[in-house]
Amino acid sequence: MFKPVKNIRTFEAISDQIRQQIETGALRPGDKLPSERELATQFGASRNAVREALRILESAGVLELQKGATGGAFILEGDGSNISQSISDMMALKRISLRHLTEARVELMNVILKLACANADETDFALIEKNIEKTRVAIENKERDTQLELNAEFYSIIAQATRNPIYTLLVAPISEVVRRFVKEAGVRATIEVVDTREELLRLMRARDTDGAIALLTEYLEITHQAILRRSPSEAVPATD
Amino acid sequence: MFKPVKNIRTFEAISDQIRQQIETGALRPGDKLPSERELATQFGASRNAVREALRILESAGVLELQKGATGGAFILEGDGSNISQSISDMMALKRISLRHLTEARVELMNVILKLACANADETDFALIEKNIEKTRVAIENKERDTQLELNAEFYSIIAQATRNPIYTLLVAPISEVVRRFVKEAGVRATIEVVDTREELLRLMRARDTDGAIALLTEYLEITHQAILRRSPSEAVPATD
DNA sequence: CTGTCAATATGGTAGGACCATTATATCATT
DNA sequence: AATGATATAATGGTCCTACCATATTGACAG
Repeated sequence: MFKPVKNIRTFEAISDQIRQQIETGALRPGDKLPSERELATQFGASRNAVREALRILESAGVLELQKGATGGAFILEGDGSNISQSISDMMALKRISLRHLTEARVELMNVILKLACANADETDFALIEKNIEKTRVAIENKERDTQLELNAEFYSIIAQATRNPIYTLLVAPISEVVRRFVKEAGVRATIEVVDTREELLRLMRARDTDGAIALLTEYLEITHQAILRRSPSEAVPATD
Repeated sequence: MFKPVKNIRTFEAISDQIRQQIETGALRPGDKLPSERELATQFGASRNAVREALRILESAGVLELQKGATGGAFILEGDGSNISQSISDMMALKRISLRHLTEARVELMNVILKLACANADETDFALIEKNIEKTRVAIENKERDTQLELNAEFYSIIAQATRNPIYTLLVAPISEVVRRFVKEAGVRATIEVVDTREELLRLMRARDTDGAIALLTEYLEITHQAILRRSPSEAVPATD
């Protein structure tokens, strides 16, 4: 048995070292790394290689790059928003169909609602209430982009009420893909959306898990049909 | 109301354009992009900027870079394995704990098992059977890496039986992260794993959804405890 | 037919130069 | 003394050129 010939690229070695420093706790959120030029000399590499390493970590949401005299690379808290981008990428590559999306969305929201009903407190409910109110205004003023933003936020708030950040990570990209479908199909939100969500909030406050699940499942199916009616071609993957 | 001053970086503009081509289907898995030098001229940017854009997409698992005369950037299928790196990053930054991971894993597998029990056919069962048999051999021969590979494959097969690629996408990174925990903690697989999986397969063949869910849930919890026993420090977030 | 070697195209690395931005220090004006 | 303009310096962002390592291809000698 032979070992694979080592052929690690320079920027990988650099990003790995930085990642390791974070794992061991030597680097913590808020810490600032030396400047690119300084790192280049420390690693004995070119500034180019250092930059590519930093670029990877930045796109991974591990750190943030700031310009200017007091700028540099700062370790972030990491809210996981980059994972959404990754999942979104994968969905784009898989050419996910709307049917697949709705199916997974329903199942995922069932789980989330169950946990949210169990763990949510008044703080979460207040956030949802506020979101619904802003959604009402956006719909009345026909501000579609704002409404789509609030839409994603709505599900995000519920996901956060589960007290498990992983669900927030999973919901975001799905909302993003749904948003694309909705936008492309030109589906307009009606004021009934607000009514449904108020009813959902009421059920959650009453800890009526089954009722909440039934309501949301029905609503998601209606959304699915609405998109399908407007652009049936988009909903079917070209190949499968 | 003023518009935000545009300050998009060059490499971001490039990676966004490439991402868009993938979303619209203009670029599909297997396609090859022009060379870095060629892209640089097409985008009217430096090769440096192009490289940073490609680096981002590579670390996101969207494409692969190959050296040599017939090398270049090839669009990948996207199996979601890169997402595990993101999750690992977030765990290193203490945003996600092993408890969160196991919890989500259990819920996710419950959904998947439900759908798999409903949709799986004999082809899927045969694949599972084959996987279990190879796992038995790997455990008997103490081939740990092989066994961990088969472990991830096991859950992947079940996910594919749902007939919804989204679940396959979500399972892969979670399996990968669990694999790292298992490896680091030095947890050894016993032959009982095989027994459990054979029992699970039997329940799935009998379409006993509830039974399958109960069995797997218990098994995943046992795995969680095993990891926790071996490396408790890794599993407990410092702050929460 | 076969193996060897040169040519070539590609990604990877290096180093230097300059620009745009940001914060700080300095100085002139009131 | 307070204020505002101005120079200064440090940093990330971009560009350019050159060269290296690798992998494929094709020509050529055996």
